[in-house]
Amino acid sequence: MTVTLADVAARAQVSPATVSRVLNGNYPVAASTRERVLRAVDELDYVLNGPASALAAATSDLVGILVNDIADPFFGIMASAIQSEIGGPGGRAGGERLAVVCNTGGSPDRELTYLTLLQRQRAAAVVLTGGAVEDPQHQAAVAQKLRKMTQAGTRIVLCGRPPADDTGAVALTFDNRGGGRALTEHLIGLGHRRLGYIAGPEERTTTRHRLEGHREALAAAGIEEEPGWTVHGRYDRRSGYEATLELLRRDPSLTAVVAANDSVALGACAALREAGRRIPEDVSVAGFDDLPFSIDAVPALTTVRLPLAEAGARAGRIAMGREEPPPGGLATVRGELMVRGSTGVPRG
Amino acid sequence: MTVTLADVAARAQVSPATVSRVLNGNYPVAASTRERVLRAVDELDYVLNGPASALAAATSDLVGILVNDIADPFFGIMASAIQSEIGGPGGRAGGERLAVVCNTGGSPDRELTYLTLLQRQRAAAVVLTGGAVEDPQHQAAVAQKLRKMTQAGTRIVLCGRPPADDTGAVALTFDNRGGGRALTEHLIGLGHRRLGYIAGPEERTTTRHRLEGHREALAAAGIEEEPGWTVHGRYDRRSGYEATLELLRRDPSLTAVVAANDSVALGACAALREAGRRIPEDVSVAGFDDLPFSIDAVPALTTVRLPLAEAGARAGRIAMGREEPPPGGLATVRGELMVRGSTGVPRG
DNA sequence: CACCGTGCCGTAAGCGTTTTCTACATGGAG
DNA sequence: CTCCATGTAGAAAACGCTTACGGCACGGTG
Repeated sequence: MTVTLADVAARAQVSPATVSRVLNGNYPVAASTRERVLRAVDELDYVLNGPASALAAATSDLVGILVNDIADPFFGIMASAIQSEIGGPGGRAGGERLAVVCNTGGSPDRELTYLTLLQRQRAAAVVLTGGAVEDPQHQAAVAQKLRKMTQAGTRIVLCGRPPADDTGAVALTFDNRGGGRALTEHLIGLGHRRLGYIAGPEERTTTRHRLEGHREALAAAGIEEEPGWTVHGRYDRRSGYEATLELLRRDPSLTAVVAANDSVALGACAALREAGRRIPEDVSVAGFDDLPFSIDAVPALTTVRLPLAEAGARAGRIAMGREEPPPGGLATVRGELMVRGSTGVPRG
Repeated sequence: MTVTLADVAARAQVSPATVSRVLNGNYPVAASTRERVLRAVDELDYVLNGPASALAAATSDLVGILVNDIADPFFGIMASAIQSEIGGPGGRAGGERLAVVCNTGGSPDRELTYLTLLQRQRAAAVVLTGGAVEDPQHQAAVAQKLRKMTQAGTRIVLCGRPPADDTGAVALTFDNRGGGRALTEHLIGLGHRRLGYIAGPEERTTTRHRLEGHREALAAAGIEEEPGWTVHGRYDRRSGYEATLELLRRDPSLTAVVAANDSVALGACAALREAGRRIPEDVSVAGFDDLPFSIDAVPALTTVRLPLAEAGARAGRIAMGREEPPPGGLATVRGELMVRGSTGVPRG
């Protein structure tokens, strides 16, 4: 039916072993023989049977990248960077590695399922991106799975995710707390005293860290947060829009709104504008991440730039064993405050 | 070393065959036996060896999704919809299917490589999204590969891509031409006579079709396009920014700029604003795709909404054999003109 | 009571590679 | 001229699963 290695061998008048060797290029083969084999491969246009190969070699060319939301450029940018480091030549069987991204949709169950699937496929490595869910039970399940996988020789790296202790996974985490703090300090420095905060989903580490940074800044400035100044939502613009309406209802005197990320900030801008508030004259708005579109907002968004592509590339290289993991298996990646037009001095 | 099916069988006091059967659930097994097996699986926490399974069964649980640019929400939204239809239970071995997205970066070579990799893995299906590259040689190579894969039983569906005749692939194409035409007709209807056009990369089908639609509208209105009114670029905002500057240099009297997509349109807006042109009073701007952020532009972008998620979901279902392919293996999906604030009546 | 269909389950033959071990030349050193 | 290192290639044993085939109980039918 389909052409196999044996067919190629027959045609090239060599043994299957030899064909395998030229394909894998990990064993000396005479140039003339190699050429004969290659020609046969071509003529029959043979394609290696991946599963068979993986079975025999006890490892595959698969590398997984887990993301929370593939439609969100935040993850897209990271995934793209990771993939470009991971893909390309260097796989087994003279081939490329198959770098694939899996969309968990932020669901812990799907995350675990994908991990199992990747484990089942004997993936060579997997990179997990984005914040983790804080449910202890789920975290334990993930940690256990990660431990199993690293023990089985799968390299695991966390990109933009808190470390998972004792699992053998190396982590590149974003300094969300520091970024959140810098943003709010900036606003306080401008003179704001009444700041609304639109947080992400309650159960995510990213959400908590950014919020904690915000509150640290408030505390440091001696500002007491009033109840109702913080609203939880999702990481999309729609959520930002709705949360802002709620914030306005709760306290119309807010002079600044800090958003969980740039998309949320955009939704906030839309809501504020509809409510007749000018930005930044009446209300300042700040985002997080500095995604490409945030510079096109009018006014351009003040935000914290996260080096998504750089971190992703580094994570990819570490996953491929092409770069040393950071000492202790943990590195913190800082963001950079980008001050733009959406924040300004409050009136009065 | 790692626990195998045989270990589970031993522990459950049954034969390997029985274990396989309860795992695959495709053969009657007594309830009591099944439970015993399941318990053993749990106690040993056994994970199936995917490659071995795929080898024996001559097919895998893998489903591939090819995208041109994973960092672009256009693809992210489609991929997300496809993946949510494809993933989930229904795979072999009582498990989920592994739906993975592969980022070609728009490179024909990488596209082919990924196809080969997926073929090698004996993928159950693959969905290709986004426009194709027009190079005849590359198209032939892709067509040949697709043909091979469909013959081998892999279901192939093209989503937002022109059909590939004679390959057995089913296609859901977007009516880019119609959308482009509608957009320009709208502008002409408003009174515009001097329209700049920022096209995508020259070699992509999507680019050509949108441009042809634009020109059809011009021709139908008896407007003769002047040389220099069309600039080619990439599908990102940076490119839109630069192309607009070029357009302005070539012909400052343009009253409208039609962009290849929304990101490009955003870049165009930025350039126009910097050049001191108001939108839409001085220059109207139109985009394409209606990505989420385009409604947040100020003014909101007039554009053509493509039902990305719907088309993706349908493609996913077809790939899974859960929905009948359209008659003739080809369906055209139309866009919808969304008139918003970025287009208006020209001055004078 | 004999017989056969039915429901479960075990046996064993693959599936297509990789890789260890062995074997055969060949050529240079002693 | 002998011997051994070296370079190259073949034989065959895994790798862990699926599944066709056969067999054994069991219970219902003739």
